[in-house]
Amino acid sequence: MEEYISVYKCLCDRTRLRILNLLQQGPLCVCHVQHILGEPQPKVSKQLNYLKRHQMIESVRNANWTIYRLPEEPQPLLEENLKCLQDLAFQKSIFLEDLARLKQTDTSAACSPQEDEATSGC
Amino acid sequence: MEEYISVYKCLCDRTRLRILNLLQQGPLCVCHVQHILGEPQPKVSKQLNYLKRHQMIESVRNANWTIYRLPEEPQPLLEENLKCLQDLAFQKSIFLEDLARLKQTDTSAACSPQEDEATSGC
DNA sequence: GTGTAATATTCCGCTTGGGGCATATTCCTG
DNA sequence: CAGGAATATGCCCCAAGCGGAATATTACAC
Repeated sequence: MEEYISVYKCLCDRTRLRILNLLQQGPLCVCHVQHILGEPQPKVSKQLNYLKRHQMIESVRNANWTIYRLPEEPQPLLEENLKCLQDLAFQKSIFLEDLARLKQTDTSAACSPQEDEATSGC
Repeated sequence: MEEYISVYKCLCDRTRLRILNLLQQGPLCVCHVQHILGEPQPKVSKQLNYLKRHQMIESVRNANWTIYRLPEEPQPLLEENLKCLQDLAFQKSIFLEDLARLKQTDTSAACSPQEDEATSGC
């Protein structure tokens, strides 16, 4: 039960919703999220940490960067709601704008833990 | 956006989840909810009011009783999540226990606004 | 009117959480 | 080692929200 409440607590903040929307497209490091959302770094970092603390997302340290991502098998209730948000909310300009900025962002740099990090990033 | 956040805020409390679970079965007055949940009256009343303030449920005054119910067309996101909870959470004993107590409760008394209230209730 | 059941509200103490800001930590480079 | 980039954390203030207890309100019966 508290498990579900935890999911809903993660979903009831604007910044966290925007972050989850982005992470559905793939892993991201903090500075990319920060850049796309246009929010201060501590704010982004704290909300990412909040999501991780509640086990909605995972993180991997890659050199200077911390890459956050949705786990391979997300919380079922979380997954269901991310789907819902795609259906219901993707008309919402804020989500679309974030995704547009995401596309303009070169995420191949540091945000793929398995890749060669020779090409610098952020 | 804030519309969705509102839904999630309503869903991230144990008492409210239990209440919504019950109201899916039909309208209920405060004292029935109170009895089924085994929670103090002010607590139940406040959470019902919270849900109403956020437009997740409606209320009708029927003589001495206030009957709360889900609207005919609930918030789509709310509806989706209530479905999810049926699928995912109805194994959770607390929900099942509540429903069992609901079945043992005579809700025909005051909790049907359109009915004859000659037969007393609660 | 009084009394009573059902419900709503107020007050208080406590915890959670969000944001801004400054600072600390981590990791790499040279 | 020093320096710098990326990230994390701590502190502060403030608002929201939960619970318990007492009290207020509403509506009906008599």
